[in-house]
Amino acid sequence: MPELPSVEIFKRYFDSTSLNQEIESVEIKSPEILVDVSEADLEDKLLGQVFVESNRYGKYLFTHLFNDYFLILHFGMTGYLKYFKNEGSSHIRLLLTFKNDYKLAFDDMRKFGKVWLTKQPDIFLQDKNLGPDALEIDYQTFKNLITRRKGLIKPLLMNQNFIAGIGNLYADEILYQSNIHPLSKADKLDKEKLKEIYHKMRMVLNEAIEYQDKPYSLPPSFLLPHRHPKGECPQGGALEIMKIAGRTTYFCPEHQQLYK
DNA sequence: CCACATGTTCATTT
DNA sequence: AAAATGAACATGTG
Repeated sequence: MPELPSVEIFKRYFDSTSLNQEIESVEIKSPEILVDVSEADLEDKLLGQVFVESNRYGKYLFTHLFNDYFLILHFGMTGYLKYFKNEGSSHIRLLLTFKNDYKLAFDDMRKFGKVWLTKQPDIFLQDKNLGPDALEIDYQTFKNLITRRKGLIKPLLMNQNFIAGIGNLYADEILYQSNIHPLSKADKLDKEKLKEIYHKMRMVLNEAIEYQDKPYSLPPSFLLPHRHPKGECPQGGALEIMKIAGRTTYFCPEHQQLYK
């Protein structure tokens, strides 16, 4: 699930469950997910601490501890957070127990998720070289960035160094809503189209958050509920499936125009 | 057994 | 330098 809308949901979940509570124990169940921090160090910096706030940037969740460290989470393909007292979840990679006996689990079946610990989140962002967050970027910046690119529009939307937050599913949805064929070239889109993508990008991401990031339960006018091999375009006609940049892509050849 | 899956990174080629 | 491609990572499902 973890594109921008999921991570925004995780952030709200984290804020409503895990702030301002002392961390009583730290269990690292899968050390492979730690990047540039040892198990001992992570435990040492988290124990006895409290989280004071969190921030989302693209697909990353920055949790801020009282001691000025940041625990940074990336959810890979299958990661999520779960707060519970008794019943856990099945693929817990990191488990924190708070003083009230509730636990916060970072669960991630496929282990593509990652965890960092740093005092300098700005340097982390610099190293990652992420583009502006997809919901924060203003139109002028969006236009300036996109008009300097020559590649295909879909891989560009998914390129985190260009804009941070959009993944494979929502890229398909944004292009569908904008009536743009995913093989279109970024530099062939006119000003009108750029404006449309920008606004549809915001609409799709906000709507996805609104719907709790359950892409398949979006209203029927969206592509995602129909994004399966038998699915049909909401406006009629068959959907086409192809690989673009190594990722499965659904689109409607009839309603999405190719700019090349 | 095979193909595929909401992501990122690296190597290779164009 | 940018862009395209394919593979790798780990693990589950159909």
